[in-house]
Amino acid sequence: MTDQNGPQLTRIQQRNRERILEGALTAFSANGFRGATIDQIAEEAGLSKPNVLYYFGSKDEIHKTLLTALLDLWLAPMLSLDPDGEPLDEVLRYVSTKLDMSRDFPRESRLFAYEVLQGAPHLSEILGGRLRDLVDETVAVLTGWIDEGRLAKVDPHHLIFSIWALTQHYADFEVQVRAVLGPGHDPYAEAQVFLENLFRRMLAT
Amino acid sequence: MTDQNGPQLTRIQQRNRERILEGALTAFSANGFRGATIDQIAEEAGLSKPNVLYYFGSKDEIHKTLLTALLDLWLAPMLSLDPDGEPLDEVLRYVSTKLDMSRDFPRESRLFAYEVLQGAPHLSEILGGRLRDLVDETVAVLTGWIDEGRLAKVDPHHLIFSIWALTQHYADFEVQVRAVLGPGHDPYAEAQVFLENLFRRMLAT
DNA sequence: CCTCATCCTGACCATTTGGTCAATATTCGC
DNA sequence: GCGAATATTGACCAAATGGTCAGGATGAGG
Repeated sequence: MTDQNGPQLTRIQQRNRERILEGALTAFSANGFRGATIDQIAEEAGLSKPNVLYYFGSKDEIHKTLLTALLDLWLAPMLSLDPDGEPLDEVLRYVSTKLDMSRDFPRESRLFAYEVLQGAPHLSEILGGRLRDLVDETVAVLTGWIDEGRLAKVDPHHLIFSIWALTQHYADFEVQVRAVLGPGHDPYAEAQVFLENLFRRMLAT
Repeated sequence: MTDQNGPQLTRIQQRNRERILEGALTAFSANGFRGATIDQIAEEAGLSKPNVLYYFGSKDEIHKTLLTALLDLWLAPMLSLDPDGEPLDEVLRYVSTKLDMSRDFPRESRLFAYEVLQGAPHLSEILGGRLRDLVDETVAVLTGWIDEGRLAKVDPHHLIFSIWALTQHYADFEVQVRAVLGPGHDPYAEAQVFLENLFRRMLAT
């Protein structure tokens, strides 16, 4: 997953490509694709602008590489749904894991948020392809559980959407959440309690 | 609400300012602040670039004017919560209205999404000021209902966040929702059913 | 129809920004 | 230590973009 089948990378290539992607993640997630500049990425990475362009031919390529590299990380939690597990526990674990990811990887969350907001110019094939397949699988599992009467009757697609919306909201709109809550709150801890409660009530049979 | 206390606007001013804000809404909501150009706004508005700058001194000013002009529209549904109404009905109506707004005003939703994603550089005072006050009022109403046992015990702040997240998701991430669902779906109609069910189950005592 | 304020535009400017390139420095295999 | 491959950079370019301005067009009031 870490390296493609391409030619071997030297140590320096590996290190610098990593730095660039790390800097790009910071830059893109803070300002969106158009708002981030190669200079900014270069500074974050501790490299000169031409050197950044030496490793990635264009800003677009950096962005695309970053998105595809992070997609697996981002979708992994959904794959961990165990069809043989206890339905409610499985869903709650998914929700909890996804919320942890919002807390621990807010930049990744915002990166995808910007991309989708913009109409997903670099992800459109994936949205209707791999992502959709992945969702379909999950929907099949959920539908099975619902048909067995082990989960309340809810639209499984929208159940998935609701999990995404509710968990990613805390990363993508973090400034709003914190501003509205005011000081003295731990948004993620509170959200864990709230969301477990929410999904427990919604999905109980 | 439509006109400030400033000097009278001529008919032409009124018409052109409106066109510009309309064009800017399209441009900003599609590409974000940095991604939208004055040229683009001018074209949407059917005016020349210098003419746009004649009415609004800068791109920043257009953006700021647009945000503040739309804030009332955006927050209105929350104000319609009737403390004397039936709690569950009131909340469900709020959810439904908010979802309708996602369907009918997706550009507005995305405009705010971009702004908050970016750290709300033009809204920070409002988030921690007027918005927070508004939320506090609503929280007070919800808390009252909960204390009276007319609503399930849930964190009222996070209840509000969940309403925002779940409804705005359908506007902000519409491409994703449609790509995953595939053709032959009406996301908003399905969401209405799903969300009513969700909140009914979550909030029933 | 005249005048004045408002409205509009083409031409222009400075800055930013994505990207190139020749030249130099560094690393690596031997 | 040496030559080839790799890495790095300063200088530079063209396009895009936010914004200015002098002057011309157009509207409103008398």
